[in-house]
Formats: sequence, structure tokens, C-alpha cells
Amino acid sequence: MAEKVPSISEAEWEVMNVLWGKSPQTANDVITSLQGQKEWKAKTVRTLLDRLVQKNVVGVNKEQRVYTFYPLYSQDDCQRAEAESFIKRIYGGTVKSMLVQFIEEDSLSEEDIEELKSILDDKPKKKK
Amino acid sequence: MAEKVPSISEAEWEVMNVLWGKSPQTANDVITSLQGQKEWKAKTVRTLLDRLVQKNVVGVNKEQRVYTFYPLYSQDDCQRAEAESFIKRIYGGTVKSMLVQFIEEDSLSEEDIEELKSILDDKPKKKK
DNA sequence: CCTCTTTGATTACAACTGTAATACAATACT
DNA sequence: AGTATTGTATTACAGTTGTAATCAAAGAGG
Repeated sequence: MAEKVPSISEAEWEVMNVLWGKSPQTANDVITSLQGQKEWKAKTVRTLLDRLVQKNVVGVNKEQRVYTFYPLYSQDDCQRAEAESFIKRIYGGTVKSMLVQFIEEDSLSEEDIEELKSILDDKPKKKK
Repeated sequence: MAEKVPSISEAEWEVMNVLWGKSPQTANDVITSLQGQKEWKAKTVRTLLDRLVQKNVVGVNKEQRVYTFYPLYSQDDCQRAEAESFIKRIYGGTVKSMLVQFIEEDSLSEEDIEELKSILDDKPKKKK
């Protein structure tokens, strides 16, 4: 699973997020979704979509007069790929050091903490 | 704390990691540290150092004939800054969703999990 | 002192990004 | 049918990044 995911730039991620939310979508749908969220001109979004298609991260259906676009990789796969390289670069590859930093920080609510704890409790029984 | 950290590129991070490991260091020290780890030519490393200086992420001491370089931001601050923008982009801003993904994944050892649990246990008493 | 070697400074150059604009073709409207 | 509109394709253009090479100054060695 999760063969090599091409690299997705920052701006392109925004577009991907929209496509993962729902797909396929026309360029216009995507543009509309991003309205108000980002200050991008329609043409800009279009360029991003085209680049994603070139990179083979997004597919196009040209059957209809107005094309529709859809992601070629799951959000999960892309997140993992990105996170992996991120962690390697920033935290020397150890996931734990990053988790510790975030847990230490006050970015988590009481509920979040409880939830994480229960996830961790369920965890222990793993293979390998 | 942690005023705006200039953006550090992927390759530049490698250099920063070396400088955080020990500083100040001469360009040559840094180049040597990266030998075997990265396939970079000396000139390449030098360029990266110079760019970091321009960006004001690294300082230079020119007292001696051979300059020495040192980080102007703590590793922790840079990690947080980078992680924040990363999480916003990739995980829609919620730290928890990312933590969940990593915890779910099998990248943690039993010990890591125990440690995280104890950190979480100590956490609850936060201000705000 | 003159030449070789190190360092530091300047320059290179293509790919990738952010951010569009222009040109063209196919509908939609009047 | 003629024109305005909309979607697609092509082109632009500067800043960042990866990856160095060249040029110049300053010591090191003979």
C-alpha cells in the first residue's frame, strides 16, 4: 500500500484537502470551496489543479465538457508520507520526540488527553 | 518567546541540526559532520550556511580568520514553528488527529507508549 | 618572496512554487 | 447568427531551493 506519493506543495495541499472532502469535483467547485478560505484568484487554483494532475496526484475526467478532478491517493497515505519526511527532518526521525513536544505543549484539551490515553491503552497488544 | 522564525528549507534543516548539536562551528566542521550522512559537496554546504546567515537563522563570528557559525534560534522554537504550520496544512490544524495517526501506527515501542502515558497522566493540571 | 591551499564572496542555473494573465475554443444568451 | 461568458490551454515571471562552480583574498610552505 501507499506507493511513492509525489511531493505536494503547501498551496497544493489546500486543493487536495478540498478534493478529499468530496470528489470528483469540477475546477469551479474547488475554486468555490476555497473562496473566503484563501485569497486565491480562480486562475491560481486552476494552475494548482493542473500541476497536481501533471504530478499525477490528481486525476481528470474529460468525458464531459467540463472536466472533473479527483485524488489519486488517499489522504491518509499522503499524510503519512508527508509526516514521515517531516519527522525525519525535524525530529531526527523519532516519532516519540515529536509526540512528547506536542503533548507537553498546551495544544490539547482535557478530552483530547483522555482520548489519547484510551487509544494508548488499547495499543499495547501489537504484533512484531 | 519564539518570535517569528524565518522559514528553513529541507536541506537547511540538516545544517541546522548539526549546529544545534554543537556550536559555534566552522564551515568545515559542519561539512565534516555531514560527510557520509549527505552526499553534498563542500561548496553546497557552504551555500546553505550562507543562506541561513542571510535569513538570519544563523549568526557568524568573523573575529577570526576562519568564521564560526551558530544558531540564532533554539531547536525547540524552530521545531514548534515548523510543526505548527505542518499540522495546519496536513492535519487541518488539529494536533490530536495527527497524534492519533502516529499512535495508531506501529512506530512506537512498548516503552514509548508507557512513557507517553505517564506524560499524559502528568498533564491534566494545566492553567487556562 | 613566490606559489599552493584554504576560506570566503560572488555567480550560475534549472526545477519547483506562488500567483496569475493571456489566448483560444466551445457554449449560452439575445 | 453574433456576442458575451465560461472553461481549458498556454505562457509569465519572480522568489526559493538544490546543487554547485568560479573568482578573489589571505595564509602556509618552501
